[in-house]
Amino acid sequence: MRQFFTITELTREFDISTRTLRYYEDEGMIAPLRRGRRRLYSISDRTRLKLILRGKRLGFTLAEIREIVTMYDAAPGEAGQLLHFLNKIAERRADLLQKRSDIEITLRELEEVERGCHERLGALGSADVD
Amino acid sequence: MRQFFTITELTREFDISTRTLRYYEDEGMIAPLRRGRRRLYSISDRTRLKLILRGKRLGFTLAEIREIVTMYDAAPGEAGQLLHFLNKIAERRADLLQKRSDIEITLRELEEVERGCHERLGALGSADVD
DNA sequence: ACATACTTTTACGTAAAAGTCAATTAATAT
DNA sequence: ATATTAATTGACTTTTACGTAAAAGTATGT
Repeated sequence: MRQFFTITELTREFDISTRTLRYYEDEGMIAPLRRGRRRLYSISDRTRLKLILRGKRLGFTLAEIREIVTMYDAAPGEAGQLLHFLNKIAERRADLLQKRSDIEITLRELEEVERGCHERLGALGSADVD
Repeated sequence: MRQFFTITELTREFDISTRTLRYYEDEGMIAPLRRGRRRLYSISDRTRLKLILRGKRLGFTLAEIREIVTMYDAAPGEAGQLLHFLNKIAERRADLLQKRSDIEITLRELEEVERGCHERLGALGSADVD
């Protein structure tokens, strides 16, 4: 894998706009290097971006995502901070578990609806099947 | 369980504002009865609301939620529509499966971060444990 | 040197999902 | 009867997460 990526390479790979990438930078989510004025995204920038997009898919706000992403690269050194950190983690986990349970329920409900559809289709189809 | 709920009862139960409930009504997501000008929410209104809030927690937009919620109470009668319907369901399911996988990954990552925190805490704590 | 294709910054616009405020109206308590 | 409380409508505002357009810089091929 390459060392660096241009902005358009990333926009293509992840199907987002340059505006989005620059916005994330403005918001302090990613800080690519520059060659002259051009942005150069490192592999770890790319990884951060993946994290951000995953967060988005899960419906987290950028502020929430910032918190999560920040956790990954900076575990603080002081005990009090570490405890605070662990609390944040617990919060996020609770959030994720809630989401997961919501998903399970919804999947089951969709299955039911789907079964209903198939039954109806069957009833209709029995009139003229090949 | 009671037959009807007032708007404030629902705002309290679900920790949302009256503005939100009225907004959902404007958007055609819920249609409570009226006694005079006052809204009376039925049990099924309340159920719809739960569905909406679940959708929100999962990061779906109101438009997407409307699609989902609509599926629950109206399976169409015509074959073509039923197939179209099944497609919608498949889309939603794909979305949910993606989300679920994102969640699993994130949960595991959080666990790692947490382990790291505990290790550090342990290292600090060994200086002066009770 | 020149066209072409990217890229950058700056600035303003916008859609979704509410929040907030004001003016009324209706219901209830005293 | 009146004060208080709750609910309604309507208008305006705010926040988030970008979109879009303008104007100018930079790299590349020919």
